[in-house]
Amino acid sequence: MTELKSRGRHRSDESERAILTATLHLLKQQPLRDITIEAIAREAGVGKVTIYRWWPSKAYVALDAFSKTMNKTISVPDTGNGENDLVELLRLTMNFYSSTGQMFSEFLAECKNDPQFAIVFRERFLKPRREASREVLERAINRGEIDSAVDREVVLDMIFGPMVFRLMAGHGPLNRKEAATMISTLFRGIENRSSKAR
Amino acid sequence: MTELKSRGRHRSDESERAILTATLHLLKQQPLRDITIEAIAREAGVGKVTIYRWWPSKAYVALDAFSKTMNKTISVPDTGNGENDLVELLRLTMNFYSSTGQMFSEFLAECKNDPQFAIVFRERFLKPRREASREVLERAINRGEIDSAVDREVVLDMIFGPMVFRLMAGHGPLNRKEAATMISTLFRGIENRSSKAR
Amino acid sequence: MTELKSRGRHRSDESERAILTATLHLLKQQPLRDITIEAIAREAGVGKVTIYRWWPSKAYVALDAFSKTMNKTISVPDTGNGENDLVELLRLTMNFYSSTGQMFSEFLAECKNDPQFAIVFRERFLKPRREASREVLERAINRGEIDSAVDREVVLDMIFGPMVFRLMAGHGPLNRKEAATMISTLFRGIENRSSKAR
Amino acid sequence: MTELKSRGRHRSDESERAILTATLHLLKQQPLRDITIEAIAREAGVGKVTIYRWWPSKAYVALDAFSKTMNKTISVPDTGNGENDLVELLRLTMNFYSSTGQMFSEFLAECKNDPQFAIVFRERFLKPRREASREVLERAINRGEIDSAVDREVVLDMIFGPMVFRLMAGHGPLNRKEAATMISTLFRGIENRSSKAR
DNA sequence: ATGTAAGCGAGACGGTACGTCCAGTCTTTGG
DNA sequence: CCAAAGACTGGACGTACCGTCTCGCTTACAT
Repeated sequence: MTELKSRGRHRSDESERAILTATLHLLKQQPLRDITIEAIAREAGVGKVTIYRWWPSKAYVALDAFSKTMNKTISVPDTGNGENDLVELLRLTMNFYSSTGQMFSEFLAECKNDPQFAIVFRERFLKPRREASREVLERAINRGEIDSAVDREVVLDMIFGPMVFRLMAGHGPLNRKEAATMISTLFRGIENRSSKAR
Repeated sequence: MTELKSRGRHRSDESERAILTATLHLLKQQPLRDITIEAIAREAGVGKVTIYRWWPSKAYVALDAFSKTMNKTISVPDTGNGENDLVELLRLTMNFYSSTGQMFSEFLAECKNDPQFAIVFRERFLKPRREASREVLERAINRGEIDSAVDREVVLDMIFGPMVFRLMAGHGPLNRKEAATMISTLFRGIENRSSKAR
Repeated sequence: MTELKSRGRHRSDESERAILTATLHLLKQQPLRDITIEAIAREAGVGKVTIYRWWPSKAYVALDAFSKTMNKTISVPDTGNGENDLVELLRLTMNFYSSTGQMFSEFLAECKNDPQFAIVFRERFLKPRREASREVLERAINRGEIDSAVDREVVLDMIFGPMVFRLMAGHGPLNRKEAATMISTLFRGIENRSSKAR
Repeated sequence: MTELKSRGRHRSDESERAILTATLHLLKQQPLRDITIEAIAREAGVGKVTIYRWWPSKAYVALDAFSKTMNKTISVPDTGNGENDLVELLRLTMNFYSSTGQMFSEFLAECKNDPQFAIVFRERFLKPRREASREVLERAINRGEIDSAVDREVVLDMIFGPMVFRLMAGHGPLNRKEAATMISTLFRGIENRSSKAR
């Protein structure tokens, strides 16, 4: 019944905290790609082996470090109007990803290099945010504002996909106005209905 | 009128070709991240300096190498129906990016690490494809199939953004059916119009 | 009182031995100038960094490697006759330096390029041999064979200087007969005493 | 009999001068070992090939450059007293070699690496100075100051050898006083004659 | 006078080594 | 038994020169 503690020294919470803090600190100064395990260990005052023991690669460390920040920033708008909610949600997400610099893009890039990381990233990072967004969507559907026949997954990607694209390629702006245009376009569609009336 | 040739030995076309070929060959075996300048030089039978002389980083080499392939694959559908054209365009693009593995994602990631590369990438890689897509869009607008008031840039990103997102995060499928759903959703919009009729 | 052992892994004796052995091996085949740190590392099966960590330049490595050989070859003649002793000492030294090829000359050249190395070289290489020679000299002085008023340092350089000069410029032979002539000339002097007697 | 002039453009005196001047200039700042053909070409505003065409290695260039300086500095003392002459000659030589920094030592070192250079160096550099010294020596012999039976070559090396040794290893001073002691020791010898009288 | 042969500067080329950095592993001391 | 410290092999980095090889251009002899 008593949880048997293993012999010897146990995992040091202090070290873990130091590593994540150091990683966050370094991420503020340079892209993940330019950060090295050695630099993290040095900054954290920790042996390299301690990092290798608990994380498979620096991307996982960065994800852990980033998660600590992120969880505090999740917020789901609920104004009673679906379109408003989605615009607001998109705007908040834009702000968050833009402010955290290239982190999001770098995680996405890492997904392609390390399929195992991709799984963890989707589960730990994308899924919670997607669930929150799905909730907003579902609310609007239930209120009858959105066609209940829509493919939820596709719609979610049509909400965030354009933002992701611009975030990464940097070929277009990301602001409140663009967010509104995107959501509005998504609601109304691009079909020329007036011509059909003819 | 006569182009003044610089003094000294001129750039070796043979070396350039060998470098790009070697790079393409390596890219088929491993992600850009794991390719080294030394490996390219070795494979191409070329001095490292020759690479450094003409390209700022391996990302530029890869982009040049990739461009040679890509230009042969551009194709703009024109079936007479805008929606069909866009579905086909999206499907072709999906195929192309999926088949070239992680290249596209890696270029996007590099954009965040090297803003100078981002400019080149957009100009040389994205722009031509975007122009082709814009053409398809414009044709549909002229035919009266699409509302002429739409924000072209936003629409283009709503066509390709969801694909980009899925391509990178790998959280959803990319196939003909999904392409059709996406374009259909974009045309019709998600708004519940029947409820409004009430 | 107890020597405090530093933390972490200690210097690998095995690597050190491998490096010095490899260096000696290479020195038998080519002049120090043509030897590279990379070649030593390769031959020793050792990382370059391990060499850089413990030696400032390849000259120091070579000196260490050479010292191992040299110490076994020191031998101080003591026949009871000072002139014989010095001839023998000079002959032995000639043989040793000639057989070790250009090593000695290369160390001397390095002294001019790296003053820090010069200090080490004099301390570790020249001093022990000079002390041994000085001993031979002192014995002869005590036996009354050599004028006790002579400048020991100058005499030592007059014993070995001519050999060093020929060794380096190669303009004259270095053998037993020459050694005898040099020492004899040093003992008798070149002054024409018969003429003074007139 | 008539020297046949070759066709085509002739060797450029201007380039040769520029190369030697540049080399001298560089030699004042750093040891020969650290000077590169490229640096000489750059400094002289000359193509590398022009250097390779006329000199086998940078040592030859340096020797040529140095010779231009040296020839102006040869001077043979003739005071009527052999010992004085030799002291003065030794002192002048010390000054000259000390002032030209490590050049002399570097040439000596190069002799060991390049036997062909050794021949040229002895012929062009050492021989003229040795002839001049031999002349001084011969004069003193003819005047009856020096024993005519001495081995001229050995004596010449006993005059300059100690200086060469100290010059290279830097283990002792080189000044007027030391020069006098060396020559005096050479004249008188080190044998304890008073003890022999007993 | 004119062709042609060499020399020239510039500078790109394939290489080799530099000295540094990091990856990932291994070894030692110490809590 | 784990953590830090830190040395280890291995390999790529980006740079500097090597000696060679075109280039376009400039002499200057030989025809």
